Amino acid sequence: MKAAKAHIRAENERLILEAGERIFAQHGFRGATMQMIADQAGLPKANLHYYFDSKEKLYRCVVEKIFEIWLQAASSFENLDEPKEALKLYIYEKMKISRRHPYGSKVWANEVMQGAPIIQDFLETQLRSWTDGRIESIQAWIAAGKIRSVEPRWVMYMIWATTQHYADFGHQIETLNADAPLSEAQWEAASETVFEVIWNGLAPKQSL
Amino acid sequence: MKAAKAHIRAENERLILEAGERIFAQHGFRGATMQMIADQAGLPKANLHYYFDSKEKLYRCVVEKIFEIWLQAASSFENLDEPKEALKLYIYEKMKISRRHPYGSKVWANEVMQGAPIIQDFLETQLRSWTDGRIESIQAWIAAGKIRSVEPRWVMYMIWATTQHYADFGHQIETLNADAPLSEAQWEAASETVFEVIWNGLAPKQSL
DNA sequence: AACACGGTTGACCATCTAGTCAAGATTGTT
DNA sequence: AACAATCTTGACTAGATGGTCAACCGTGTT
Repeated sequence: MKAAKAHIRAENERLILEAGERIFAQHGFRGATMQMIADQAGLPKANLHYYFDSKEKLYRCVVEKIFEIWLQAASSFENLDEPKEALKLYIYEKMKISRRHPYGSKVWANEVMQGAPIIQDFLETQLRSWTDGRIESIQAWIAAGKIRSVEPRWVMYMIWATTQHYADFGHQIETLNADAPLSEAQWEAASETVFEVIWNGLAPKQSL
Repeated sequence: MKAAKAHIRAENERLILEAGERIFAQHGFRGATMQMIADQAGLPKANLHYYFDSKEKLYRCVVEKIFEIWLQAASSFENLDEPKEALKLYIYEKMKISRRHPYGSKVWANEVMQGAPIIQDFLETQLRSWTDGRIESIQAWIAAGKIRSVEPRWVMYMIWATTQHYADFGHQIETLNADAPLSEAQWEAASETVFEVIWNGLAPKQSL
């Protein structure tokens, strides 16, 4: 019995989280109303409160879900020793996330811009340790002479910024693209340019 | 008489706009309340409605003010033929704006992330024409063999993204910096790294 | 001193919204 | 069929909030 109805719960929670992601991204935490999310999910408002105690709890679930996806891209980064390949995979992966989960990226950006009132603990634990790990990789590349000597932090931020920009500022990019979403080819070209510029920017100078 | 009290008007409008910038950045449009802005400005709420008809009008003024500052950085870009110098000035200028006007940048980011409900016309007219002008400059550099052949748009977006990231995600950056704001030296180093990576990424390959 | 005009302000209102609740509908199990 | 657990939902409440307004203040002009 318990198991028998679990799929209803799972399905409705999925619907609500998806709707929440969209609405929170488009209106911010306060701007989003439970009624909007309910309409988007196709459920009565009271039903939302059956599955999620409060608006804040729902919001937190949305943000945490995004955080997971976001950190997943790390794995593509982790298993490669050659910086060129590692960076290429990571950048392409993050561009793909910007394309597939634009709403999630916006919710994250919103949360951080407001000082991370809800997920500050995540920043201080998970994000911090993940970042420290990445920084060590980059330092190893520098020590091995595989890339120029640069402060790893600024490089991480460049990658995050450039890739997430395509989600967070997607509307601006569309407006400057004659109000059309980027085509498959444009996404590919943008990804390639981001990677190429960063890679050429980091690669050791050719000895002359 | 009219002139005699004009300074009161000017001063109060300044106070309110400054407070609005801060509060809108920290809470988003809906999250910000007129009461918060009033408290921040040190004025009673009713006074805000005396100077600005509505919350939306005030918000629009805040966003427009930011847009002006933002476009100003263009001038540093405009008067130089050599891409290295032009890009260096532009990037440093944008980093300085991120440092000096972090709230403004966040309000802009917020507005664009929500689909630019208030300033869509700005995007379609001023931003579009400004961008087209910049793209032509970059194409001229490419034609002259001064930088690699890249799609100018993606380069513009990289610059915007990397520089504005330091304002919009300042809180995340501070958290990853042991909860300390970036020091003077760190700002300088970050600016230099952003410029160096982008410039080396764009510079023509050394012929071997 | 009287006046007028811009500026100030507390009290008020209509509306919106998160959250509650109790009654009712579904559904799997026995 | 009877049951119990889960899910559904319209109606309601308390509090917050944008905006209004009418009375009031300050100051320069006559």
